[in-house]
Amino acid sequence: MLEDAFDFDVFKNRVNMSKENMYREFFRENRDSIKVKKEPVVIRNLIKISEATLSLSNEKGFSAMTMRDLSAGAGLSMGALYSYFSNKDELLDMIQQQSIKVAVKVLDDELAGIEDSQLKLKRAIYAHLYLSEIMHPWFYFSFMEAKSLTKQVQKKAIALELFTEKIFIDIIEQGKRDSTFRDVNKELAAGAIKAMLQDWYLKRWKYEMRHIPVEQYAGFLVDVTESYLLP
Amino acid sequence: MLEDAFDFDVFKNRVNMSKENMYREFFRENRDSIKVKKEPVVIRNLIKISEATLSLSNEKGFSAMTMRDLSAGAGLSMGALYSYFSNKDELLDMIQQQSIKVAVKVLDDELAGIEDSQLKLKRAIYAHLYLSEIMHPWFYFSFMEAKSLTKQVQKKAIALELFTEKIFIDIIEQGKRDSTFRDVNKELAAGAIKAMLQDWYLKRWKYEMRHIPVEQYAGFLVDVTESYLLP
DNA sequence: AAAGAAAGCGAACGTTCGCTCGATTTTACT
DNA sequence: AGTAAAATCGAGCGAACGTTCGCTTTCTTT
Repeated sequence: MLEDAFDFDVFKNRVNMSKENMYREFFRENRDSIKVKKEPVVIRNLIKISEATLSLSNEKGFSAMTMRDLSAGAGLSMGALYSYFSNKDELLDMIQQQSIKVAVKVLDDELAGIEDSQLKLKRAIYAHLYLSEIMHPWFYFSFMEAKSLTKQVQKKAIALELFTEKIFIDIIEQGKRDSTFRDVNKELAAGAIKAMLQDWYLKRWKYEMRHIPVEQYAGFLVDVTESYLLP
Repeated sequence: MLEDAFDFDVFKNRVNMSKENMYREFFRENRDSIKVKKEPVVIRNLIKISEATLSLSNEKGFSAMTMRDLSAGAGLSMGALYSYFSNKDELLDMIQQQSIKVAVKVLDDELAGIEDSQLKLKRAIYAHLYLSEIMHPWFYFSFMEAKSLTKQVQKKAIALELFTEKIFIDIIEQGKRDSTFRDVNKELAAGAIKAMLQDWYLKRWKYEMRHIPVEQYAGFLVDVTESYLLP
């Protein structure tokens, strides 16, 4: 099992199961506001709608995407679309919320029960990076459209940013206590790690252009952070 | 002079002069497409239009900003606005182009004639960070609206990203040659530095919340990069 | 102070947007 | 095969959009 910890394909299989659950859970929690009743139909169409929305708005921006674009992209009529959400803003929030749940769950699961600070840091970096690789459209969308979210969902997005940063702050603090790491400003260090992690999904075009696989970038980030944190 | 090299206020004065030139140059290069003839009038209104556009679209996105919003924000009528650009897309490109010229000029000037690799790296980090602090609205706008630009201006934006990264790639290479730095992957290292620099203007709210001044963040980045690059 | 030029104004135009709803098709069950 | 429920359709609605243009105000020159 331990040799699987940093294997991308193993990780991918685990996350893809969570992605399927994502749509199922979303439907069950919003049965009353979704006008279509049958679960398989809802899930099939939620996938079509989400994928078309991500594709269209990651290309030209959510507010530049029209409902007619989406109708064509998802292969559903205007009327059918509005059976799954009640207006465009609600659609935006819906997509945003999907990724938050998966991200929190996957990261929590991935880091539970690791005691060694240095190993935990490495695991956290790999988990973040692999997750953003698999859920790239969601992560990119969340970042770019954050300002257009409703106030309450915007708060959730900020909470997620601070939550993932907190993971690194805590690891660094623990490492400081057990003398694995040097005495550094933990907020700044955690923020820098997050910045480098985010670069992977914000500038995918650059890393693709240079043929850098995700495992190499992960290894590089571990090197950089360890060279700063280790005594 | 040398003690001024890392002084924010000294830097700010130099750049603000360039900003003024920015509008003047823009007008002189676009005399034919701008319907208003008198330079002082044009510059006064270009400033009003640019600032209102940056403020409005950094808050809710350029394509969500209406021309009526802009008219109110800039204090000019709809008709007057269209004396300075011929359509909304041209306005977008105009704002984008402004910052590119200033950025390239300032960075070139700032790094000319420095020989020592370690000092040059430090200077480059400070210059980038100070520049993004002063031109924050432009940098944030450029990043968030990049996908909405016309193809030709989009190419210029990508060129700027690669140009600023190239600055760091070259410094790292030079440092490797003269044995100041270790033998690292220079593209990845330069990319990581850029990512941390960009975090400063992409997450201003976070650093403001934590009362981190730009000088402290700059010092921190120099520490991180040197601990990775120095032997 | 008058006159001509420059700049600014904002109602109005045609188009496109988000969204609705009665009609139609598909599905599930007898 | 028949039928009722579920799901989908897409033309049509009013509102809002980007853009224009004839008119008014402001500035410059004499």
